Amino acid sequence: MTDSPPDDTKDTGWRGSRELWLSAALSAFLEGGVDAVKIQPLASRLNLSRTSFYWFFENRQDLLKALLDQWDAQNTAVLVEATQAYAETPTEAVLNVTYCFLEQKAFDPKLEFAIRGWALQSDDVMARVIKTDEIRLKALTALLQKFGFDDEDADVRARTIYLVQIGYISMQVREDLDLRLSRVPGYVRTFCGREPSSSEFARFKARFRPQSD
Amino acid sequence: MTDSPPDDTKDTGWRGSRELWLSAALSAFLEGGVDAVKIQPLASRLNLSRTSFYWFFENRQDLLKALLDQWDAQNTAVLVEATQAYAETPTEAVLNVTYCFLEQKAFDPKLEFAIRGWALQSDDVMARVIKTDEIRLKALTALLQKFGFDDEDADVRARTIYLVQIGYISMQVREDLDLRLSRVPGYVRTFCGREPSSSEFARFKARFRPQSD
DNA sequence: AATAAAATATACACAAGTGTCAAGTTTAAG
DNA sequence: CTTAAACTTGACACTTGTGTATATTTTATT
Repeated sequence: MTDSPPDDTKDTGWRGSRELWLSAALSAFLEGGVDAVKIQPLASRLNLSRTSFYWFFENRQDLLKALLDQWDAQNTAVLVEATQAYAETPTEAVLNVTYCFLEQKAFDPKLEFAIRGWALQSDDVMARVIKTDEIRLKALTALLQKFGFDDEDADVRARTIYLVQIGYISMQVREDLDLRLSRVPGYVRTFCGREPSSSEFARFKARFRPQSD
Repeated sequence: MTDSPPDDTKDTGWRGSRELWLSAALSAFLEGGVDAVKIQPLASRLNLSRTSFYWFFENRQDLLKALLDQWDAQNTAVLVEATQAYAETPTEAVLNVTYCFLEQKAFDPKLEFAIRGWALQSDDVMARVIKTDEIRLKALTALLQKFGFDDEDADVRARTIYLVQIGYISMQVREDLDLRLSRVPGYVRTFCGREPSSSEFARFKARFRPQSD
């Protein structure tokens, strides 16, 4: 009578791991912010003893640090790479950046937002967020300068591109991909003064459809 | 000198009030989000008994509702009014809106951000935020249409204006006014395709320097 | 001064969270 | 089969928060 049929895992072996706790923490973080990352509820969700957590992490603070590190490693790298991708025209370059914003897996909006909410409460986190924003803005500014925008213009336009994205994140807009794609040429025109060519836009759209058509 | 605020020196009289608790709650909310709005800490900060709170509010939920109502009443009205202010050109109109964003007292960025963090945790709040964003975007779109932008163009540009502002809020940028003002012509050009005239910009800047006294 | 309303405080009951410790299991290696 | 390391657990001690019930104090009114 003791062992009930296992819901999702086999009975043998360890059920927990650092990664498991971390991923549970991440999903709680995305859903409800830092204050939703609590060991007791995570344990319930994982069907593990609360205290088992302490084998993998020193304490709650240690877990939160791991979350922050993961964000820092992932999201910024994706954006910086996008600014350095091959492009022949400013519009193509902006489309490269736009792709990385729209492609969910790369630059995770929910994570970005949750991190910024956290920064509100923690000076340490805020310091890292500020530093990260600077790095990203610098990458965007450099991109625009490369395509001939003068320094001041490149600065304002880089900010516009980045802030619109951060704004989308904060508004938590849930538009479907098609609607959002339809607005892209308009945004590109606003961002860099002219629309992408039809072939550039076609190539851009094709990136969202892995195989065919 | 005017009469100084009671602080805690004046022992006579009632020390608490609905407004006092609400304003303390607001400042806690701005600093640390919803989860920082806790009755016990507020009481400590106010040097009042925790339970005294319950004379003015039914419970914590009641206090939070009051916060949300206050936001709803204030911030949106300011923006909508700004879109209806007198303007002869699109650039002047955009400057009117920009003014309401930059003038701290009107459209409070920290409050906006904290509300959005709260929405993450609460479906009710999220529903109201979404509704509010729609109202604001509609007001901006109408403004641009009035000045001859076609529907689709007005939509994208309205979003850009609004999202840049929301982005600024989320990034928690703390630039001084002069730096931010210096970027305004660049933003206006990006937003509506041409720069404000020098007299428009001069009038805009003058609004930040109240006539001498 | 007596009194009722307005505001504050004390005491209690309870819930949810953190973290430590000692004692168990489970697994792989010798 | 033993054993040691890798995990898991329950019991304990503690903290911080909510909300109710019951005084107690303060103020304005009669």
